[in-house]
Amino acid sequence: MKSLVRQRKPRHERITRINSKVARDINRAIILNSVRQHQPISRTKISDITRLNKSTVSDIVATLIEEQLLAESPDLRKAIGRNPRNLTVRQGRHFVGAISLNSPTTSIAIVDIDGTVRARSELSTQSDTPRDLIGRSMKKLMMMRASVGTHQFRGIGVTVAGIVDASQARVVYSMNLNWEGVDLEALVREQLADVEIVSAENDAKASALAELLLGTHDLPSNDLVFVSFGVGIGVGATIHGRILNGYSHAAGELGHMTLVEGGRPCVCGSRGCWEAYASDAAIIDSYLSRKGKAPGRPAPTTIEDVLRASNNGEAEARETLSEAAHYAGIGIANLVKAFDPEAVIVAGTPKLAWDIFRPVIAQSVEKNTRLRHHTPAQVLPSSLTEIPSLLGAASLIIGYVFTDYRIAV
Amino acid sequence: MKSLVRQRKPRHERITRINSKVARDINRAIILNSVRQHQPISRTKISDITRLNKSTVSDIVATLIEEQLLAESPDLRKAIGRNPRNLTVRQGRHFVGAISLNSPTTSIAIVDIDGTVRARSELSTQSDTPRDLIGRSMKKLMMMRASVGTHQFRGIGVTVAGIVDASQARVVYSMNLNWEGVDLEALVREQLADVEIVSAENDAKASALAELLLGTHDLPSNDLVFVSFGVGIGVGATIHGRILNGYSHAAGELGHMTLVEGGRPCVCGSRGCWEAYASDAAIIDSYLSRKGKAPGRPAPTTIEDVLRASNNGEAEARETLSEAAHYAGIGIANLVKAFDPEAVIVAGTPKLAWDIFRPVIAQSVEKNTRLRHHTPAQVLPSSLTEIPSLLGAASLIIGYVFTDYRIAV
DNA sequence: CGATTAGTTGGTTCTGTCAACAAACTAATT
DNA sequence: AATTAGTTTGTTGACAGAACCAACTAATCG
Repeated sequence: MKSLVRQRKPRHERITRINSKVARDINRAIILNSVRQHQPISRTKISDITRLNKSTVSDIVATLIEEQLLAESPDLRKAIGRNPRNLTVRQGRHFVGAISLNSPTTSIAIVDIDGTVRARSELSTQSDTPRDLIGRSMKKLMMMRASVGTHQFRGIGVTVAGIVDASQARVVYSMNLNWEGVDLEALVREQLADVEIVSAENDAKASALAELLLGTHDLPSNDLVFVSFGVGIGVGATIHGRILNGYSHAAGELGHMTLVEGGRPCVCGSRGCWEAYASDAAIIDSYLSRKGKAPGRPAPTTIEDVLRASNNGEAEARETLSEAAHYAGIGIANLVKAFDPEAVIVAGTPKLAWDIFRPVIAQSVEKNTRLRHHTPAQVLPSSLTEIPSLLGAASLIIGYVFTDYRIAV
Repeated sequence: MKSLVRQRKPRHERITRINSKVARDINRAIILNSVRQHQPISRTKISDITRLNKSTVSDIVATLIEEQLLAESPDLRKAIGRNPRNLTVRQGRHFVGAISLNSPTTSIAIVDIDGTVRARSELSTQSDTPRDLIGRSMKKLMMMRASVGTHQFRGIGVTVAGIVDASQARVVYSMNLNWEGVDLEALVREQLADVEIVSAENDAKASALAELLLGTHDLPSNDLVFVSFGVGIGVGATIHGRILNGYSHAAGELGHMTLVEGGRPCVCGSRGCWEAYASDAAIIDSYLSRKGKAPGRPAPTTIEDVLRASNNGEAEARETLSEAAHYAGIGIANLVKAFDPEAVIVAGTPKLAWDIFRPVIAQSVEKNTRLRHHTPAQVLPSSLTEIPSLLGAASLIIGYVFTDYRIAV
C-alpha cells in the first residue's frame, strides 16, 4: 500500500530551486571566486569573465567591500583610458580556525581567509576522548586568537584521518583516533557556541580542496586527485572543484584497493592492498627485511630513518623506496583510470624522496594510459607549504565562504 | 506556426552566472524532473517538494503543457478536498533517435521522451568508415521515423565503445571501431541538419545515465557505477545524477586497472589488468585452457557457448565463470572504494549468469568494505530491458531535455 | 432523505519585491 | 579627442505571498 506520508528526503537529494536570493548568492560566489583566482582584477574584467553586467558586478562588489571580503586599490599602470580600480581578497579581517586531528599530533592554526597562516600550534594527542581532545584544541585556538588579536572566527574547520560525514560534521569512524560516531559540530560548539560554520572532513579530501584553493599549481579544470602517503594511504578527489564525497562518505578510501590479488597480507585482513606495498608501514617492514633486522630492535625504525639512509646513499634504503615507488605508481595509474583527473597531487613520503618516486610514478602512469591517445595526467608533489590536512581544515571554511551554494536536481 | 520546441542556447555554451532566464530554466528543469521521478503528481505536491511557490509551479507547468512535455489528467481518488490534477510526462509527442555504434552490430531505436522504445532496428557493421556507418544508421533511423509517424526528433544520441568527448560529440578514440578523432555531430548533421541536439558519449557512461533515468532500481542518491562486461570491461559513474567525465573524457576507463601486479599478460601490453581476468575474452580463454582445447578449433568458441555449457551443468564452464566472478568481485570492490556509490549496476555476462556471479561479487564487496562501518554498496543487475548502450544513447537526449543546465564557477 | 454548511485541499490571480540588464551617463586617464 | 572604467537610471522578468476561487467530503439539520 502506498503511504500518504511523504518521507523526509535525505540531505543529498535536497532540491535547491532558484529564487532571487539564491541567484544573488550564486553570482556573489562567482564574483568572489573570480577575484580569488585572478586577483588583482578590475570590475570590468570581472564583468568580461563572468558575463555579468557591469552594473551588477559593481553592485555586488560594493556589498563584498562592505563585508570586508574584498579590498580596493588603485592600479598604477600607464595605459590609455581610465585606470581600473583593482580588487583583491582582503586580508586581516576574516579568520578561520583550523584543526587537524591526528595521533600522535594534532595541529592547530589560525588562517586568514586568503590562506595565510597567522598562528600555528600543536598538541600531543594521547588517547583522549573526543570531548577532551576537541576541548583542548579549542582552548588552544582561543588562546592563539587572543595573541593574534582577532575577534571572531568565520568558521572552524576540522579534519580527521577517517570517514567523516561532512554534511553533519560527524566522524563516522576513525581507526587512527579509535573514534566512532562523534558529532564534531556539537563538541566544537560546546566550546564556542556562536561560530558561524563548523565543518569537518576527511583529511585527504580536505587536502585536495586545499591544493585547489591554496596551492600554487595551475589546474584550470579543478579536477584533481590528492594522494597522501603516510602510515596509511588516503585519497581525495575533487570534481569540478568540489570534493567527491560518496554515498556513504567513503569515496577515495583506496588504501585497501587490491593491487596484487593474493599478495601480501594486509592489516585489514585482506591481501594485496595498496597500503601493504606503498604506505610508510610497508616501507619500514620492507626495509627491515632487506636489512635482515627484526622490527623494534634495538630501536624502532621510523620512516625518517629510511629516508635518511636513502639520502646517505644506502643501497637497501634506495631499493626499498624504489619498490614502494613502483607500487605507488601502479596505484596512482589506477586512480588516473578511475577519475581521469588533470593532475594527481602526491604528499607524504614520496614528496620527501621525490627524486626516487617521481620518475617511477610518472613512467607507470604514462605506460598505463598509453592507449588513451592523449597526454597523461600530471603527477605533481603537493605545493602546500604546511601540513596539507591542516590547510585542508582551513579550506573547508574558506571554500564555504567563497562558494556557498549548491544546485542539485 | 509556433514550434513546440523551445529555442535553446547552443549546446556547448557554458552557463556561468544566473540571470532571470537561467533561473527560469533551472526551475523548469527541477519541476520537469520532479514530475519524471514522482509521476503522477499534482502541482501542489511539486510545490511541496521543490519549495517553489504554488504560483510559480502553476506558471511553469503551464508552459510545459504548452510545449507538450507534460500531460494533465484528473485524479479519481476519493479524499476530502478538491481532487488534484495529475501531471505526467506526455507520451507520443517528443521522440529521440538513439544509435549505439558497435562492431559487429550497430543498434538503432526511436525512443519516446518517457523512455518507451517505439521502434527498433539493427545494422551489421562491417569495417565502415565513420561517414558510411553514420550515414547508413541515419538513413535507417529516418525510415523508421516514417513508419512510426513522428515528424521530428528532439535530438539524436549516439554511444560508442571508446573515449568520447561529450562536450563536442566527438569520438576521441575507439579501439572497437578503429576510429580516431571523429566529429559525430558533423556526420549526423550531414544527414539531418536541423536536429536540435546531437549528443555522443561513451557507452558505459551513457548506460549509467540510462539506468538512472529509465531503470527501475530505486536509487535516490543518483550516485551509481555501471559496469558493462563484454569483450572488454567498461565503467561509467554518475555523481549526483551527472556522468563523471574526467579531464580527458576518460574517467572510468578501468578495464585495464591493475588487479594482479605481474599477472596475466593483457592485450594492452601491461599485466594483470581486470580485462585479462573478467572480460568475455578472458572467460573464453580460460574455458578453453580448462578444456585443453586450442582456440578456434573446430569452431570459434563464443561466450554463449560457455554460458550454455554452464546452464547444462558442465563443471569446467561453471568453474570458469566462478573464477571470472571472483575477479569481477575484486574489481567491483575497488570501484566501490573509489567512487563509494549507492549501487553498482552490472550488465553483460554476469547478468546472464547472475546466479553464479551475484554471491561471489556480493561477498567480495562486503569483505572488502567491512572496515567501513556501514552497509556496503548494493550490487544489482541492470534493470534495463534493452541493450543498455542503446537506451544510454536515448538517455543523453532525454537527460538533456529534462535537466539542461550547468552551474560552474 | 435531500439540502445546507463547514472544512479541507488544489490551484489561480494579483501585487510587491528583488535582481539582472541595457543604455546613457560620468570619471579619469593618455 | 579618444579611450577605458565605472555609475546611474529605468526596464524587465521571475519568484513569493496572500487572498481568492474551485472542487470536493463530511457533518448536520429540517
